[in-house]
Amino acid sequence: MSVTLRDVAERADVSVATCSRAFQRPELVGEATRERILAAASALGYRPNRSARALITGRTGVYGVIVPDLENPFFAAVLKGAQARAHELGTQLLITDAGEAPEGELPLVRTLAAQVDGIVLCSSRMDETSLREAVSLTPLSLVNRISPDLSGVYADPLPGIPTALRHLRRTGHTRIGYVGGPPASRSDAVRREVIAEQCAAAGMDWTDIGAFTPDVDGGRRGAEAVLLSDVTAVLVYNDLMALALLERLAGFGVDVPGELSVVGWDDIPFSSLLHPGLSTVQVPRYDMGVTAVDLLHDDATRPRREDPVRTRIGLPTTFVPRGTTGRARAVDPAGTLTP
Amino acid sequence: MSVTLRDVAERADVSVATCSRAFQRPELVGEATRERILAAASALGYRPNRSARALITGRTGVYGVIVPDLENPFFAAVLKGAQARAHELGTQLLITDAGEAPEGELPLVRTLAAQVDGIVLCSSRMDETSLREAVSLTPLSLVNRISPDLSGVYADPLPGIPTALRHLRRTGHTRIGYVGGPPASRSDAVRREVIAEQCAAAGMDWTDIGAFTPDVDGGRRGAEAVLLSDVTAVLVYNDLMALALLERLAGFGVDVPGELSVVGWDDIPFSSLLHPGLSTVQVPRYDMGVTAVDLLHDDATRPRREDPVRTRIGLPTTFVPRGTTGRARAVDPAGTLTP
DNA sequence: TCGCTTGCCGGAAACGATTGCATATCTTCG
DNA sequence: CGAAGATATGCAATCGTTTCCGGCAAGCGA
Repeated sequence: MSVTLRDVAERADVSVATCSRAFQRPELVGEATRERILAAASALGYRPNRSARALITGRTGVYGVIVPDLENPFFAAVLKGAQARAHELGTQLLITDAGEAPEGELPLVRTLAAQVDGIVLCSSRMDETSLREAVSLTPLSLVNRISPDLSGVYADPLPGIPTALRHLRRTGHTRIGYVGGPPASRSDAVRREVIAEQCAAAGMDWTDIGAFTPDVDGGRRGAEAVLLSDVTAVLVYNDLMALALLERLAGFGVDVPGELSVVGWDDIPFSSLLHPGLSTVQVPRYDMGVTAVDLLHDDATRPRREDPVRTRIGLPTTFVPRGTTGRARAVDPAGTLTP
Repeated sequence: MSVTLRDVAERADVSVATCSRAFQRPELVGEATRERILAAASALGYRPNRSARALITGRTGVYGVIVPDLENPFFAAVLKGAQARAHELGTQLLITDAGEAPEGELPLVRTLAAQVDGIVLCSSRMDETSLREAVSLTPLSLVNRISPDLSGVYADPLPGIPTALRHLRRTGHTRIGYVGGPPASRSDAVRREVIAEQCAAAGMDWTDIGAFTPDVDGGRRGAEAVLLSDVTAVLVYNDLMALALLERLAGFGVDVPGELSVVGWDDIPFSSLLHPGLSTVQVPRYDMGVTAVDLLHDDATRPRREDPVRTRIGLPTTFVPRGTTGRARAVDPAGTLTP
């Protein structure tokens, strides 16, 4: 059926061993022989059987990626980066959608672990215990999730958030709201800290609008909650929520940015497709994918599994001003009401 | 290291052969033996080594999927469906982004074909000759691409487009434009036919606004072209383009749907996130993914490769009216100008 | 009781590649 | 000139599973 190493060996008139070495350790075979083998291989259109190789080396040349939702454009870009890097490394990606249920993640890891060389885990909602079991099964690389002693890459709120706040401050905003994501999210907590710190330093007030699910529904609810506060600008946990929030606000007839300025987080492609475009903090999604695979590969190809070098990399974010931020309204209509 | 069939065999006090059969052909081993084996396997946490199995059976249990652009939400939903079905079938998906270059697709197929049991090819831009080579390499299932003698699934313009046109007719539109996609696209041609036919039957005029690239840029150019025509409503090749077109139109200060009604195609999630929401023809993306994998699996698991049963399945579309369609403007401002 | 079928099970040969070890040839230096 | 060392190659074991084939025992009819 398909052409095997044996076929190549026969044609080049050498043993299969030498043939194999011509590819694996070229420096071990004579110049002339190597060329004869390579010529034979390409003439025959030889492609190594990955299964056979995997069987003996124990390495499949495939990395697994688990994302919570394939339809979330954030992960799409991460996947693109991951897949580009994987391709460069001569490996493939087994992509899996974990679906809504956080408790499905660990079983998924167990299944995948058996057939891949390592796993990139995106925005995992596993608890620490499960995470620890997961990493005992296979090399692991975390995206958007910080855990002690585990390698991973995340988006640094700096300098994106301070820049955004400075932008708001310069355009007259002093009362900022934060429409948060899931309470369990570590990155949400970190952002709150940065916002608090920066606002204090700049003499601005900030109020916590609440914690919402990081999806369209959460964004809509966020919009309703924002209208109950007296802030003139809001930072939103992610673009998806921000977009939903804008839509809901438009439904209420609220003018953006006239009455309220809105800043998202992620800079998904659709943020610029809106009119006005969504001002947002851009996170290097593509690079996060690249870095995650790099980290994983380093870990997976380390000869001794004894000394795991855990690396956490924070990639910088940038503020992208677009149409949903503008000068703060001069008069606060709600300000005349008593609480 | 890991637990193998041998370990299970020893514990259950049978041969590996019987052990293997207990999983593969349960009816061939005695009831008591089988149960002993199963118990031993689960006690030991046995997981079959896919590489070893693949080596002997020649089947990897993995299907490849090639998409032109992972960031296009259309494909994300297709992937979700595909992956759900693949999971049910006990297989995995190797997802690959073909990137911009159409000429990269064939090499990709060649690479993938060696390590998967079949390939789902989405919106392929390969020419027929390449397609023929591809199908000679591995079982193939086409999404959104019609080719003689190849299995695949596509979105039927019916009844979506006629319904949309009826909707427009009832709201006073008689001059319809079509902002088309790539000229090579077969589905584009089919849609043109359906539009022409339906318009003729309903006494409406339709004009071809032109052929554009199926991306954001194409949508923007489409907007510029639309403003040169005197239509009161346009059908756009896909939602991504429609969204970009709307954004550009908003930039020009054109009121939608006041001055122009817009209908998209696909119903990607963001179409409803806009305000007003995008009226569009919804295509069953998820089901297309499911069906594509079904088709592929049927083909890949057919014992004899002699009689390939090629099946083409058209899934029905539906019109979803939202905010970008409305009553046609009473007076046509451009009508007073001579061409 | 004998021969045959049937049901279960074990032995062993694959599958295609990698790699430790042995072997053969050639250099090189004392 | 001989031995040690370097270089190049082949042999054969091995990875974990599937599956063909043969054997043994039980059951059955004649």
